[in-house]
Amino acid sequence: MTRDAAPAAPARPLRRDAELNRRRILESARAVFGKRGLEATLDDVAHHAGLGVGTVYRRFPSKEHLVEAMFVEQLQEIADLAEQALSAEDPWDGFVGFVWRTVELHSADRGLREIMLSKAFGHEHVAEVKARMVPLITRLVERAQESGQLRADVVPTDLPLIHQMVGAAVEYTSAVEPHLWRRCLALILDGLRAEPGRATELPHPGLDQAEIDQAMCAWRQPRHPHPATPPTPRTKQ
Amino acid sequence: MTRDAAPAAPARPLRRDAELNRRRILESARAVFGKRGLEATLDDVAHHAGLGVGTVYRRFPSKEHLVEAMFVEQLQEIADLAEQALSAEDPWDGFVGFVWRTVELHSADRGLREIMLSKAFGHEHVAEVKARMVPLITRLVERAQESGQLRADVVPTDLPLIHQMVGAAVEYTSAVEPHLWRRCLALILDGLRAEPGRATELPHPGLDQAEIDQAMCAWRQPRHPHPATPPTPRTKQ
DNA sequence: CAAGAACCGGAGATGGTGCCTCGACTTCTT
DNA sequence: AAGAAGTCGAGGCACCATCTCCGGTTCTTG
Repeated sequence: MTRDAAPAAPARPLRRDAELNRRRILESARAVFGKRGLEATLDDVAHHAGLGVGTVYRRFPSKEHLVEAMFVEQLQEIADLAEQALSAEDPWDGFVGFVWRTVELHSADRGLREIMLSKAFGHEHVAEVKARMVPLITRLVERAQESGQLRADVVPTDLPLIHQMVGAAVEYTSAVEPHLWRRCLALILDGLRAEPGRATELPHPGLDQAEIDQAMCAWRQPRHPHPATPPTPRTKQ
Repeated sequence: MTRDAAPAAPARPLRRDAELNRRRILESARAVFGKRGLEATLDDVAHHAGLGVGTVYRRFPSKEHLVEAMFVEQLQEIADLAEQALSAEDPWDGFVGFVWRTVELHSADRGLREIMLSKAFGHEHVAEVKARMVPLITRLVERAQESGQLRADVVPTDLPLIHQMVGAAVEYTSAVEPHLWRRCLALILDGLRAEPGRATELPHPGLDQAEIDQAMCAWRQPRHPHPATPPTPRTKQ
């Protein structure tokens, strides 16, 4: 799809150093937006890449454009995941596997989660890929229901809701126990079973009081100075 | 600062009009923080009350103090709820009833949710009440487990996590379908049952594609101008 | 090895926000 | 009627993010 509108007229290739920096920017954007979410600043991205802000703006007209450029590819991959899940032997496994893998991606990349669950970022490209996913997910749900394993009153739009809920758990606890989301997701998936064989053992121990306190301290802390994402070490400046 | 330290010496009662305004402020604060969360401005609260900002600051030294004053009472009530739940006949009903009622409160009052789930707002008073709740909730969980109805691998600190997750669903969808959280919570509660009798019918229909799109548009929208909470109509100025 | 096009850096212009103060003015109480 | 108490809201202050500008640097090409 990325046969980008520009009809194969790459105008003029970038100068070698510029091309390198372009890649550094994308790389840093992934790291920074992944950790801090889309609210991170282009200044942050630039600094993380060891570059000046001006350089970033020379390459990407605006933050939106950079975000768009970064995520289209990743969204495609998620759509591919859905397609693969559709051809899983067991419909329930396909469904659960898809949910599990996507949440895993979200847990590792806050920006990706925000792009997926909000229409407030990105442009047409992002919207297109998302549109592609709708029928896939619908089918995934139907298939699991037809096989009698997914409860019948679930609906495809419940999936973003689940992502939203588990994503909230990720944000709440990732500083304390980065894998706790597994516990939350397992719980929800148990609730999705049509005939709950019996509860599967939760895949991660719960928090103790000190840990939950720590999570509560970090949440919604009104702007403290950012810990300053360290610039990628660079042998040569 | 407020002479207060003096034990039972209310210094001097407020002037009649001042006392009235004080109540208006608290009232408006409840409305504004309830709808927009703790990020709302004292200017907003003042405007909603039909008063000047200065008036608010004359009565409450800072936003923090106002928040503290507002919520201590409500937190007490939640702790009371937990106490009552402990004396329910059926331990499972007690547990579920408590969760259900507290989430209901959170869904109606965003500020309350934020106070409950974060240590970043409020002072000692808030912390005290929360401390009171810990053993109650622990007991609530244990009791439901002892009766064999709540799965054994659940832990008291899972409760804030559940609140966090359902709260996220509330924020995501409240503009579209204010009661959708019931669906989400029911799902999770089904996952909490030790021996899932069978899935309870979900108490609220799922969203259709248009509705979820709408929710996605509203979420994380980077600062649009606030719809301006209308001031409470006031017969007499 | 020029020369000049392309690129880089980062201070700062711009436009925005939220918390809270201050002093001229109004209302209540005694 | 006097003065204590209360009110108002513009604006001070401090903060923040996006994006521009231009002197100086680096690459490429003939």
